[in-house]
Amino acid sequence: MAKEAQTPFILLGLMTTGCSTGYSMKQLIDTGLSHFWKISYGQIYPALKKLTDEGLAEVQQETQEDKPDKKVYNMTPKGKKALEQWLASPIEGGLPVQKNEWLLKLFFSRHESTETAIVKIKQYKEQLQQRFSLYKQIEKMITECAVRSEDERFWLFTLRHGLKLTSAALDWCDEVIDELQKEGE
Amino acid sequence: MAKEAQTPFILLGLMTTGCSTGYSMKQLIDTGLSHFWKISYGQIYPALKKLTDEGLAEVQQETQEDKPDKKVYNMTPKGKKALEQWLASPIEGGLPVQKNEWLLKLFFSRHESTETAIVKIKQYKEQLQQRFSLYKQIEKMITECAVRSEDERFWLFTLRHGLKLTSAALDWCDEVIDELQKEGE
DNA sequence: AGGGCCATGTAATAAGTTACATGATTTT
DNA sequence: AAAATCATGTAACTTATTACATGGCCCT
Repeated sequence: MAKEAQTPFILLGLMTTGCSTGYSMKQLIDTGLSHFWKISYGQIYPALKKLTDEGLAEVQQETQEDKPDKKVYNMTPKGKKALEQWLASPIEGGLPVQKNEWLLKLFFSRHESTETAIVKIKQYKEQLQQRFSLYKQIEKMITECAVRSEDERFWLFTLRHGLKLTSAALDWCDEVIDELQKEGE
Repeated sequence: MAKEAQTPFILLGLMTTGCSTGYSMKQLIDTGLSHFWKISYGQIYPALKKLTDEGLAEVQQETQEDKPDKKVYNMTPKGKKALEQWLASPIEGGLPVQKNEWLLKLFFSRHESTETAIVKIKQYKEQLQQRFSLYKQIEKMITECAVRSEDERFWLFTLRHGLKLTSAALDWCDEVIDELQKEGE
């Protein structure tokens, strides 16, 4: 059985949040959904076209005076049904595996010096710190800016997931750096 | 710039741990590296062939009496060099993004009932618990079974990363279930 | 004049999954 | 006799990344 593609449903879902162009959908995914999703234009634009062809969404060309024209997408009743069906459908395939190049290299670290390993973990930590403050910023944006309150709750829930895991990873970095440095003495 | 493929280096790395056939490499990745990597035979066998063609590994057919024949791969000096270079090379592209279908659906949960959302998070929690105990088992295997001690340290480090993050996700589940249930009263 | 943001799209390539194909041996 | 494990491999397909292409507006 082929796993169902999720891209179209994300786009449908975003249409219900007042996000209506391919460009702004990418922007929202890169911020509000960045802790659990990513996407490229190469996926978005063909998917939007397909949704329209299948009658799950409608397009309207909108002329803007100060900015380039844009295509505004809206969900049709058929699209709404599809979204709800997708939400209700069970999640197959178990938990996702996060491929992590830092851990991969640490796994084989006996082929390098302890110092090099420590440097790498410190770099990893830095990246995690950046991510953490980014998430904090996004949290602020969601609570302060224009997000409809029905959505807000759930957006904050998922974001907290990201914050918690990042925080746990940061703890791990400190522990491991500590243990590796102790050895050197 | 195209991102460097990592599959060949994992396979080279595994050759240094006494793991020498495509079949056993897949097994090891599915256990010892499962918290940060996954792979299919469709990637492994072609990659092993390519490594041999490029002179980074050598093959020997080995006849077994009780089991089917197998191909034993060993790293060449050239392969060793490549592995070390890969280890020393900087990690580009920032942190990985873990696509998470559970969070994705929770993100759009205002289109379903609170009860349904709670059920989904409970399912997620169950999966995480299973994962947690699996990691605990693997930890036992690493400490008790035949892993060379130079490798053992680093394998346990990475595994603890998995345990920590899973544990953090479990905490998150409890918190969110709690908050959603409070609302219902 | 140059950089950055807004905006849409395609084509080539890479990466990864799944199903298929084969076949021996061991355990239940 | 069937199921599980050991063992290797390929072909078709899906998914995703990257680079390319275009072009206007705004700000400095």
